[in-house]
Amino acid sequence: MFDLNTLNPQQRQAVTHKTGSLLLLAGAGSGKTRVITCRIAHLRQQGVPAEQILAVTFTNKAAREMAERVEEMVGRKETKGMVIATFHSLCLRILKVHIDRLGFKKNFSIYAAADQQRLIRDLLRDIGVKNSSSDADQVLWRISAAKNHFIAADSYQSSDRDPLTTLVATIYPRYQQALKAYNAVDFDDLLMFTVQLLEQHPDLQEHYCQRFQYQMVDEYQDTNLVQYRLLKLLASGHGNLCVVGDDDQSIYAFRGADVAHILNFEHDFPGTKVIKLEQNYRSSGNILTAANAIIKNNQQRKEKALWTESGAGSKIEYLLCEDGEDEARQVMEQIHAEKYRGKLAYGDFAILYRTNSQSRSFEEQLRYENIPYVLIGGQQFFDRKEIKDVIAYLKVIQNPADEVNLLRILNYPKRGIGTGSIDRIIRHSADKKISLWRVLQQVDQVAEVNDRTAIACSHFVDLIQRYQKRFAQPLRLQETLLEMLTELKLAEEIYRQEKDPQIAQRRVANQEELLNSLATYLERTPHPDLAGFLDRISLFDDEIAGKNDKESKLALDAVTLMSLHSSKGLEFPVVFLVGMEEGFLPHKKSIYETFDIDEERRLCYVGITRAQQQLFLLGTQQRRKYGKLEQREPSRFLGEIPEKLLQKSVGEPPRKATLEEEAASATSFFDNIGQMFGD
DNA sequence: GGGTCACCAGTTTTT
DNA sequence: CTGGTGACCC
Repeated sequence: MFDLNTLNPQQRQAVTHKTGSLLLLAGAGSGKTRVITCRIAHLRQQGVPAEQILAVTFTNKAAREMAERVEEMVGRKETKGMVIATFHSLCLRILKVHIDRLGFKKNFSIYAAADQQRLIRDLLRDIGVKNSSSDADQVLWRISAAKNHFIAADSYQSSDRDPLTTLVATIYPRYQQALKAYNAVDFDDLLMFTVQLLEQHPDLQEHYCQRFQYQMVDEYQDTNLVQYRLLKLLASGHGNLCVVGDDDQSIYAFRGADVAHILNFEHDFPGTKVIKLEQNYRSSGNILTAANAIIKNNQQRKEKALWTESGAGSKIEYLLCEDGEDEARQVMEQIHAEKYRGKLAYGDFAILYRTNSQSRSFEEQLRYENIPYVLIGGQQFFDRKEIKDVIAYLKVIQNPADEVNLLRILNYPKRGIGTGSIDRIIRHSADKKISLWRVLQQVDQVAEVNDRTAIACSHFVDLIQRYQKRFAQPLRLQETLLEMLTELKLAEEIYRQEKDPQIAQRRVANQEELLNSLATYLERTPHPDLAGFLDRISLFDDEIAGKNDKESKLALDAVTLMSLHSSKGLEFPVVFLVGMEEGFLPHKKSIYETFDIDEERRLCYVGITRAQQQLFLLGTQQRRKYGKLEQREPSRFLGEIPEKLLQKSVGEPPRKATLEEEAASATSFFDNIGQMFGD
């Protein structure tokens, strides 16, 4: 239950909007999630059946939170049949039912970055490209960009000017063919294929339009062309589409997101009602004034200004540090001081940076000071080799056509199928146009493979088939996984390979963690099966991923470290926005290559608006980069903040510098500040 | 099959 | 300076 009277007038208007298109321009911290969840609850109370409601988000976390909050409001029973999902999981649901219409089998696999990379690398090697590792990433990147722009493999144009484009034009079609042969799709395919499916099959489009009479989309400013087309397809007819977003927080252009979608929404959906949420419930006045001052320098935007009923609060502190190490030390000092002064916990602090590599100096310092911290991003649980190995087994058991993973495990752990034999098997498979799995099943017919290897292969086939049967029993999933790990002797293999016993132990523990993930999955899934578990893993459901398991999250009081991108949607009492320097924010590439300073400004805006009570901006005068000392300039965005909001201070002068150098650097600093603020 | 060495590249990345 | 990779050699 909820009370409409606890909402402000704009929020109330949005919540009670029933039919037709609605554009909700929701500034940072304006209670956007609350409005969406209340609107869903309200629709239910108005008698809209749960199964007619669809809410789409970008992250699992957002979807989960939304679902939880709706459940709290209307009760679990009332949400049955409602779909609150990410774009990717929505598309996966649709494809699970209809993908046969696109020529795939229903047990298809989802290829994540590692699988894609391996496949691309193999394809590059096939056409004789040497240094395939770095090229693979670039090719993959371009294929992803093409898919986000809805460019299919056969219509990708090669170019005389750019060799990479030519390479992509060659690889992209082969890549799609391989995926199809392996009965696999990648992330971008999930979306692109769903759009194709609905476009080519009007009966399906009709079906889903009817099914989802009331649709809501969060973070609409981040939609790419494919997502946009999907939404248009789903909303056609009734047009009951409510999109929520903030053009000022559009920070995923590099992933194909296009702010134009939110800017043109009123035009795309005539008769759209527009509501702006500008009252901010998160940050103190000075922080909002600074954020507004910065963002108004962007030209292409919907005019809006955040305001708050709370007071001005503390000034924003700008700390100019000597170097990277000094920057980290200053943050520690402030954490100690603020923690004491404000009775805060470690969990109330966040350190935000532009690039993940910036986290290191802070991690070192936090460890040195024994301050607990969590690093968001970076190496993911499922990226670890020992985890990928187990998942490769599960994927092959689910879909033996998946050759990337089949090759990964064929001789791991070692079972006497050497690289030479594998080459011969692959060649045979290619020559005779028989799938690898089939070749392995009838390996005795391959003359080039000796008897001992043939026996090893048939043992392998037998192993996979045995586990296919065992994993088909949903009630025994956990036991079966444990049995498999034991039978494969993966732990022994790890201890044998890894010299450091402590590291080996941790890697084995990671594999055991996968069992916990499976347990979590079993607990919260009505009809669990192996395919479902793999899907959840593939879609990065971090609840299943185990690293966010509830106990550790609640028990751990820790400073958060993350990139500005990952910080969107979150809030912290105290925020340190570090690396406020030209080259980091705005990033060098945006200055010299993409020329999109506005996007960097939005990124800066996102960072600033994460802070509730206190905001620290930090930058350095010099920084070690790739081993070389570099002079740094303060970020241009600092100059866009009204000076009266800022409290500036300079860190320690260089310890080894002479007095003259000290004097010189101090003078130049004040000169710089003077110029920046036009004194 | 495993270990060492030289070479290269280094923005963000919700899924 | 780092981490990751491929080539090469035993």
